[in-house]
Amino acid sequence: MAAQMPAPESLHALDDDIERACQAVKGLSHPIRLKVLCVLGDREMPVNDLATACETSQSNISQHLGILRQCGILATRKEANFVHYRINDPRMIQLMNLMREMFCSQPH
Amino acid sequence: MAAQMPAPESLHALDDDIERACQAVKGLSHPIRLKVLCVLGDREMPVNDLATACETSQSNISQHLGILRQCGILATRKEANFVHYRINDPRMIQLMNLMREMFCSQPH
DNA sequence: GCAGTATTTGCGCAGTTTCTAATGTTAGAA
DNA sequence: TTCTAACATTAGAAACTGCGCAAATACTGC
Repeated sequence: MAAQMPAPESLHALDDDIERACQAVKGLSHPIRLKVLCVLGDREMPVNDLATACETSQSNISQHLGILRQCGILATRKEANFVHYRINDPRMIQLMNLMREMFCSQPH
Repeated sequence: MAAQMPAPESLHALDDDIERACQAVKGLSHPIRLKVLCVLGDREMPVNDLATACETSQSNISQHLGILRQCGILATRKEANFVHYRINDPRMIQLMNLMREMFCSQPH
């Protein structure tokens, strides 16, 4: 009986996991950042293209990209003086596809 | 060619979708609410059990449950004077499983 | 009516997020 | 070297809003 109880450490580990997940979710909780991930999909894009797609300023998109990078959601690749952004984890792409199914009224 | 361009309305629809998705994501962005969904999984539970599991007061959990219900994430079933909460959309359970894979260090 | 359960509301506080504007940095072209 | 384009960073002020507590209100079964 008691042997089946999870050890206290694993419970705390769970809370840590939740905290980390919460940080990632907060990273997603802005329309522009959500749109960035939608627009990106499995492609990669330079900053200016993302700014245009999201209809915002370069400084603004750069800040949002910074947040997504800090969360570990986005990765970058430099090429000349362009920085290309892409979604880091394939599971995050899966997650976005799932959200697309859940919230997009029309197929995209 | 021009016929393949999406109609302007559909672009606005996309932004509306993103806005709705953003609301849902904001609904998830609190450790307690995330934990509620983790604890629930595909089961259902009365309010008091959730309060205990999340180590918070009954009034507090009720407010968080209210938020999750408003987002359309949770549904309720009344039985006597208990209210049982469950995750509404099976795809949300999928999404939680995906997040578990992404953020949980140990299997649960 | 009473006891147990759940929801709602008001409040106050803090804390955060967000955007703009200005400046800094880096790389390539001329 | 100098200029320009691409991107990052900083600062600062406004706005937002989310959070938890406590009290009042509803609902249910006995």
